Amino acid sequence: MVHTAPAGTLETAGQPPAGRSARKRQAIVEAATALFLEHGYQGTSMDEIAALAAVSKQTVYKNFADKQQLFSDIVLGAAARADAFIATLPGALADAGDLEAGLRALARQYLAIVMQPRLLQMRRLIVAEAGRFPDLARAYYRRVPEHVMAGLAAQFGDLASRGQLRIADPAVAAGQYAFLVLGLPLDRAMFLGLDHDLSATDLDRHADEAARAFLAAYGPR
Amino acid sequence: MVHTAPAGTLETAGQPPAGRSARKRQAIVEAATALFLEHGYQGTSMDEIAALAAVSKQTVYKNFADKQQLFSDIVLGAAARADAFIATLPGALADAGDLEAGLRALARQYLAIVMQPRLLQMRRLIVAEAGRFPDLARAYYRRVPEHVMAGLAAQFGDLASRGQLRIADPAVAAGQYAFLVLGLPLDRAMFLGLDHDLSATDLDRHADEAARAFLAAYGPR
Amino acid sequence: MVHTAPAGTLETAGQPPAGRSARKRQAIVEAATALFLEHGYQGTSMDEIAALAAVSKQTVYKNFADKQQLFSDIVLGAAARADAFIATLPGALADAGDLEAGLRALARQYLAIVMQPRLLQMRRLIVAEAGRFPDLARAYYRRVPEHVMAGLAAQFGDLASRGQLRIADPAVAAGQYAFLVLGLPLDRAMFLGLDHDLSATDLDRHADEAARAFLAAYGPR
Amino acid sequence: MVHTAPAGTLETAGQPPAGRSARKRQAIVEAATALFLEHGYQGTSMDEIAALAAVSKQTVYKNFADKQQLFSDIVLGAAARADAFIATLPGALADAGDLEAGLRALARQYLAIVMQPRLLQMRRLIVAEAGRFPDLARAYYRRVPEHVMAGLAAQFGDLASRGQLRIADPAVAAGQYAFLVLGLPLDRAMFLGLDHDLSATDLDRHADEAARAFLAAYGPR
DNA sequence: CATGAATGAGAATTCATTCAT
DNA sequence: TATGAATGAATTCTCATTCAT
Repeated sequence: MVHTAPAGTLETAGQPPAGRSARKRQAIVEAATALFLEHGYQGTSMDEIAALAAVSKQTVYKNFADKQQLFSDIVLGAAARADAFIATLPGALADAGDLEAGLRALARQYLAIVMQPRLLQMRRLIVAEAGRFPDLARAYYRRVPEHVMAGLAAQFGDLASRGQLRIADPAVAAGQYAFLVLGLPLDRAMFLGLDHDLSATDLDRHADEAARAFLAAYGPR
Repeated sequence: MVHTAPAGTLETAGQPPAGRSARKRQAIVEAATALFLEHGYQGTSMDEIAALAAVSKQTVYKNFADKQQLFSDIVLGAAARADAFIATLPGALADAGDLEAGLRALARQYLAIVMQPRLLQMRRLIVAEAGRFPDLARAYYRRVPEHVMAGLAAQFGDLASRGQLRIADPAVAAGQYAFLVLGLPLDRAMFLGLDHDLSATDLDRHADEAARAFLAAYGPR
Repeated sequence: MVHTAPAGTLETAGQPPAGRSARKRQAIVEAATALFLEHGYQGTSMDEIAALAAVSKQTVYKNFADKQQLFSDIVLGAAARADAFIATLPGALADAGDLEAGLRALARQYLAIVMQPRLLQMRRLIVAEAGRFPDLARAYYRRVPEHVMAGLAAQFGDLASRGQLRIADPAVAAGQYAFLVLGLPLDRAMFLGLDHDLSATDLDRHADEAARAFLAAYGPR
Repeated sequence: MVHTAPAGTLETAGQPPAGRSARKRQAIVEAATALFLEHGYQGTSMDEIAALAAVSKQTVYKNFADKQQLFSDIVLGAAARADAFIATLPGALADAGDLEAGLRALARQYLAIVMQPRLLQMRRLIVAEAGRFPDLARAYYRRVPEHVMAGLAAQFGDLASRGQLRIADPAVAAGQYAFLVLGLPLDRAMFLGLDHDLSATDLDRHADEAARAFLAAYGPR
């Protein structure tokens, strides 16, 4: 979604025409992202974006049809990047030796990723603007949280079929695992902001408790 | 400032202690609530509020110092009303015959309350504006979701001390129960809006699964 | 200009109809005066006046056709009261034993009167609104400062004709005396406000210097 | 923010360092000055200023953060320009042949400068708004009238040390001279406006009388 | 007669977007 | 192509004055 020059492009020294353009576009996206995350959609003006990106307003409008487009591009870009992060998740389960250690490692990593300030702010921003941009919110939800839970469900299905977990409906179990892990800290962060967040060790402890409860419910025996 | 009815007037007991003035104030609150919930804080203008309340802008400003005050009053009023709802919760556990039935009934009722459109929208509104009104968001969080979880923790502590649940930390268990029940539907609703909500039966099924998993993790044996 | 009940009126105990009315009118005048002096004409709203006077806005409008009328009445009332103060001035010259003591006493008293906070604020208010109320400013100027200078001129004329002062044009001498005495402190007060005013002893010293200079210019020999 | 003319452009030396942008800014200042002087701060709207400057409201706000800033800039600019005028004053005393002629010439010039409509209006404006902008009023007072009097005091101190004037405290004498000259006409103008001003010849006569009285009080013998 | 509400407008300020240079 | 200006409307809030109760 974010335009960067194709891999092999040689930028002619002085004034790369495509390269300069792309760099400006990138600057706009970064400036707008920072401002949207901090002040929300309505709280951010195109003037501020242009100023922070150090480009003229025309340049902004040359690159993005209007404010909504710019916002959409940013959110969808964030979704794409979040996808990448998320793709690394299932590894946690596989890498660990035993099941309990795996569920715990997964829980810790999952929580740590979701609680990153950038991702938290983005989630809050999207929720805040879900009334104005319902399609965008839906798209993000499908691509990010729902996608993760689908991945979890697949893993849990595997483990169930191998007899390691006593799970009837892997999708249900995945949802329960996810919110055992994320529910409370996420909710707190949405209401209380990033400042009142739990420390990394608190988060780890919380993840451990979630993994333990999940295993108690679905583990062997 | 608030006009109470003259001594001899018969007013139906509970409701707003109406007088002409109080009725107008009430109309303003209702109009503003509807608009804030639908279009957010910035998306709602004082003009629209006055128009929907069928009241002059002056009357709005006589009753509420400014837009922020009006918003605060509405949110805190909602918190107070939510508190009342919530006070009815613990009954569900006590009324039911056995533990499993109790946890299930509680889960269903809890979820049904939290998923009421009005409450959902209010939650979304507060989260959306938490950046602009951090104190308000904090106050709401303390008065409503945190308050419920404290109630749950108390109940679970009782049950644990009576040997009915094997719970080490009731606060942790309460959080896990709460988000097993609410987590997924709440998150869906925040992103997808009220239109894509699950049906009442879906919600009940979801609550049952949550209760079952909780019991599997913390129940006797 | 200020309506008070005629001297001999007996107020019937409970609810004097005329008396209550007059008292309210007086309250309005006092409230409005305080507010106009502090915040200026445009900076004062009829709402504030009514609130400070503890009467309804209707009562204000029943007593004064509009805001301009109210303002006029207040300023002209102040002019009348200032006149009274000023009438006491010539005595200072007559009472003193010798000429120098008389000029000095007069200077001190003159300056002390004019530098009263209330009078200063009124002067500033009138000057500030002279653009909006030119007739009012003119009327005040005629009735107060010009009136004093006329009185001084008369006195100086007497003294000149009795050979005590060598004055060709008493009007000119009166103006010079007045501004030797008042000019600097008045100008300071207009710009710097009441807080930066000179102390009473500073003012006395200033008055003495003015009297001395005047005598040096116009005294015998 | 201020656009300076590109390198090769010929701009008539002294004036505003014009570019397209600077010319607009200048137009805004001129329009605002005229309106503030005529109708006061509160009596002038930003709309009127933009209209009279033939500029969009946006342009006004791009150049001046808000109405107060615009007002401050204008007043401080006037103070700076008044300073320049004032610097020419001491010359009057030096250029004249004898002392009496010098004091008279100085008085005439001083009075003529201070009674310029522009300066008079500015003084009235500042006094009128001294309640709202106390710092601005103070700054103006320090930079303009107080500054002149300090210059006079210096001159009088010189003359005293050379035995030409019998002055104990030059600062006191300077204040007295200033208000002998300016006091009455200035006060009249503040109350009566520019229309009722004295003619140039009247002013000269008044200045002459002031110089004469001053010399009578402080001159040799 | 007095209180609250309404009116109708106007002020400062901001914004997204589009011309003109 | 990029910069400042313009547009035109919207928003919050305030005010003087007048009805209606």
